[in-house]
Amino acid sequence: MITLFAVDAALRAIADPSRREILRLVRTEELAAGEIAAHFSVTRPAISQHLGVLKDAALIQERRDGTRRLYRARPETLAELRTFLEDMWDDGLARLKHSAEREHERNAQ
Amino acid sequence: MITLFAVDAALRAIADPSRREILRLVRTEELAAGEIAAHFSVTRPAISQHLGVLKDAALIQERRDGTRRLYRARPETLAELRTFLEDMWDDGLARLKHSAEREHERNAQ
DNA sequence: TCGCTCCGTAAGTTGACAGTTACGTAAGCA
DNA sequence: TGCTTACGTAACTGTCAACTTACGGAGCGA
Repeated sequence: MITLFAVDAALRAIADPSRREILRLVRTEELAAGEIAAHFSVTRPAISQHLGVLKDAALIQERRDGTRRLYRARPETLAELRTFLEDMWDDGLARLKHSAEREHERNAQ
Repeated sequence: MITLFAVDAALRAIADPSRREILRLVRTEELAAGEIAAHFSVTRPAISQHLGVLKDAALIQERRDGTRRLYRARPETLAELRTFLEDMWDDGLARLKHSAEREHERNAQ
């Protein structure tokens, strides 16, 4: 179960376009801070701060390798975020309706 | 297809807890601006500004009834937001699977 | 140890944003 | 017409967040 605090942090983190782009970059491969910064026009410290925000929101995790710090995404957290948005939006009836439609789609072959 | 601008506006709108609460309030029932403001401790103009942000992000829609302005949620936009997050997160294989299902849905009519 | 690379942190500036009070406007009614 | 209700908008203030430059520290090879 995700806490409300964590949802708030994750949503605020995702609200920034640069941080969304960072997430996209480290989604499939682990990248060093410098490699990530190279994709952006802003300075390296700025990216470092973005990485800190993403890490605090548990959207990425850090691993050290010599002088480098490698980052990769944590899919669990965004999955929890999606669940939160669904729970915020769907009430019991709508969720039933939603599942029913999905079922219908599958049967419509 | 949702534009990148709209996604950005919607994500920034949802990043605020008060606006998320407003969305929750008008999710199932249409409410007047004053009724919405009554649920909060901040002043009515503050809520009016939040309503403006949500309206610009297409997350709610407004209807006038005499001197009152009634608001209700637009589920389509949050649905598109969820799709965007899924597309941002899913790897190539999952995205392929997703597109295939969409294609299938269109053909299934 | 010296020097280089890779990176985070400190400090300061600027702009955006949430909140306030004060005011304006449209609708309905006596 | 005048009064009231139900709003939005303007103007201002304080706070926060996204940058910048400058600096410091950890790791590694010569």
